[in-house]
Amino acid sequence: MPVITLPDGSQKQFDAPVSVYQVAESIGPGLAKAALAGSVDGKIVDTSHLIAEDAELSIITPKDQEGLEVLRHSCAHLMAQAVQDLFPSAQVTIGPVIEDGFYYDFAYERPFTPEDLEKIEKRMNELAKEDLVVSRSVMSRAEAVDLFKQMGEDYKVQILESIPTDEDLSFYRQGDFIDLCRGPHVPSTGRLKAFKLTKVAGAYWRGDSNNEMLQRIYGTCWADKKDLADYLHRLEEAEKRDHRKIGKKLDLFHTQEEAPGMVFWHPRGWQIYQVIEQYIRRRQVEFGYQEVRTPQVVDFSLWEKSGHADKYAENMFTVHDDNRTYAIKPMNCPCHVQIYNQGLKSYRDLPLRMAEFGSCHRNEPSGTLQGTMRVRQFVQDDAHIFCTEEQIEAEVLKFCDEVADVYRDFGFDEIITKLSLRPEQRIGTDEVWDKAEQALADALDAKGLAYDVQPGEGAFYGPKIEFSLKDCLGRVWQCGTMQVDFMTADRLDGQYVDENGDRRPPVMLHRAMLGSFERFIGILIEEYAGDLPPWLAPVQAVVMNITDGQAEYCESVANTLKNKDFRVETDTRNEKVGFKIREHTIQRIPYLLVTGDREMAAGEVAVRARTGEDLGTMKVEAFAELLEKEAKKLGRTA
RNA sequence: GCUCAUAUAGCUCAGUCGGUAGAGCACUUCCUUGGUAAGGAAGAGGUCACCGGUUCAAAUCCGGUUAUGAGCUCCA
Repeated sequence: MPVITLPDGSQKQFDAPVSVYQVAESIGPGLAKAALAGSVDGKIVDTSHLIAEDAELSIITPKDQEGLEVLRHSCAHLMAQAVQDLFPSAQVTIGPVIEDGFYYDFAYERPFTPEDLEKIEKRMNELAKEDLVVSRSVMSRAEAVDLFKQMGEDYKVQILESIPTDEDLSFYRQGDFIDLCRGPHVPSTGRLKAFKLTKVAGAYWRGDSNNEMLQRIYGTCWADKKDLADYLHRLEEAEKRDHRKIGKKLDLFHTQEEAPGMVFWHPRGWQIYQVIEQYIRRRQVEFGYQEVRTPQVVDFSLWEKSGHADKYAENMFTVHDDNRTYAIKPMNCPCHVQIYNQGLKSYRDLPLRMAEFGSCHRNEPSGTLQGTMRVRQFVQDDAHIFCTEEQIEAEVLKFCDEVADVYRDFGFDEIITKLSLRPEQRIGTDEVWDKAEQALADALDAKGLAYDVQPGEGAFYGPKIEFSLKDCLGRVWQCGTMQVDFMTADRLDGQYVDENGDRRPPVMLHRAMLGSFERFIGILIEEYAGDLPPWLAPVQAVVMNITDGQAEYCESVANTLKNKDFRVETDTRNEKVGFKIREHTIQRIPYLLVTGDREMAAGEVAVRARTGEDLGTMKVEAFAELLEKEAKKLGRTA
C-alpha cells in the first residue's frame, strides 16, 4: 500500500506496487506521455520501475536536465544499435552522456566516414520510428560474461570482468540490441525525436594512449526539433568567434609552416599584447612584485638539477655548441631561483615576489597545437613568491583577490576554480601536504569561491589552484594558477636564514594570472567576438575625411588625440565616406570620426560608434574626454 | 604522438570523366571629390603545400613529407 508524495507535497495512495508510469498516468495522460523516468527518493529510475513502499516521487520529462540526460543516454544506445545493424562486426564499448550530447566508442576494422554517419543517422531514425520497447533485465556477472563472449563483444567482456563478482548487473534491450547499462532509459525508442550525429574521431580504449584506437562517434540529442536547431545555430555562431578567423580578419597575427606553434604578431595584435602587458605590469607593482628578466638559453645541467629534465626532456628544445648542450627555457622558475640565490636571504626578506614576462618554449606534441591557445612559444605572466610555510596562506589569499580583480577588469566575472590535491607519486611529508592543501582550501573558502576538488591531480611537488575561463565553444582553458612548491628551491640550493639563525629552504609559490599572453588574447578575442573594449582595442579611433579639402584637418585632429596618448589613425584615401565607414566598422574600430567641411569650419568631428550609433558632432577636446572615459572603463566598472 | 579530414591567387572559395586554371573581394592605374556599411573602368596576379610514382597527359589517381582542422592522449 505505497503512499507516493509528489513534489508539490500532494500524496497519492495505491493498493499495490505501482510503476512510475502508472503514477504519471494517474496524474494525467499528458504527463504519462511525456514521462521519461522517475526520481524515487532521489534515485533516477525507469518509468517501468515498481514502487512498493512509501516514497517521494517526481516524474522526469524532457524539460528536466535529468530527462535530457536520459534522452541522450538512450540516444547513444540507439546509435550503437544502428551501427551494429549496419556494421555487424563492429564491437561496442562505452557510450556516455556528455555536455550537450553523447558519444559511443566502437571497435571496427576501418574508420567510419561521414557517409557512414549519414547512414547510421538514417538507420537511427528508422529504429526510432519503430518505437521499440526498451526493457531492463538483471543478470549475474558470470551469466553476462558468457552472453557477451558468445556475442563476440570482447571489450564488453573486459568491462564486465573489471566489475566486482558479487554485483548483479542491469542490461537494456531494444529489439535485437542489448547493452550493459546502469540506466535509466526511455520507455521506447520513439521518444527520441531530435538528434544528430556531429562528428567522428579516434579515441583510445580506456583513455590510454598505449591502447588501440577506437572509433568515437559524437552526437547531440534534444527534447524537440527546435532545441536541436537552436543548439546547431549556437555552434555556428560560436564558430564565427574563432580567434583564428578573427585574428586573420582583423590582421592581428598569423602562424606559418616554418614556425609551427609560434605566433607572428602583426602591429595591431602586438598593440593589444602591449596594452595587456603594461596593464599587468602596473598591477603587479601595486601587488608588491619586482620584475626581472632571465636568459632564454640555459645550460641543460640546470634542468637536470631542478628535476624537469627527468620528466620533460623530450619536450624541451635544445641548442648545442662545440662542447655544451643548452635548453631553451621551458619555464622560468629555475632562473628565478638563480636570482634569489645572489646574496644570502633572511626571513626578513620574505615574502619575496619575483615576476617576469617570461618567454618559454616547449616542444608540445604536434597534434596538440591550436591557434594561439596552445603553442610552442609563449610568454607567461609568471611570478614566484619565496616565502616561509607560515606565509603560504596569506599569500594565497592575497593572490585570489588579485586574480579575481584582474579578471574583472578584463570583463570576466565567471571563473572556474579547481583545487588539485596530492598525487600518488609525490615528495614531501604528509604533514607538509596537509598544511599546504589546507592553506589553499582555507583561502578559497575565505573568498567564498565555489571550486571542484580534484584528488590526485596536483603537481608532484605540491597542490595547486587552477583558475579557468570558458571560450565561445564551451572549451575550458586554464589561465591562472597558484601552486605550492616545497622542492624546487631546495634542489637548486635556495636558502634563507630563519629567526634562530638556521638555514632553511624557502617555499616557492608559482603563480600566473593570465597564464600566457597568447592564450589569454585568444580567449579575449572569442569572448568579445573581436569587439574589444576601447581600453584594449588596438586602434581606438579612425579620423576620416569626405573630400581632399579636409585631409590636413584630419591629420591635425589625429595628432591632437595622439598627443593625449590615444591610439588613432587617419584615413584620407580618395574613397567615399560610406566605403571607409564600412571598412573600419568591419575592422571593429570603436570610434569613427568623420570630418567634412561643416565639421572643419566648426573645429569639430562627427562621431560614430562601431555599433552604428551616431554620437553627434563635438569638439575634438570633447571627444578626447569621451574616449578618456571609455578607455579607462575596465570590466569592473562597466 | 595517435585516428580521420583538408591544403588551388593576398583573402573566401569554384574547378565535372585525368586533357595546359576560374569567380568575388583585396591590389595597381585611370576616371570620380562624395555626408555615415561597398562609385565606375581597365590591368596585374597561381611550379594548384612539398617530394616521388602511375599515365601520351596529373590541381585531379597512388605513396611519402610538412602544415592546418576535429577529436584522443599530453600540458612543468
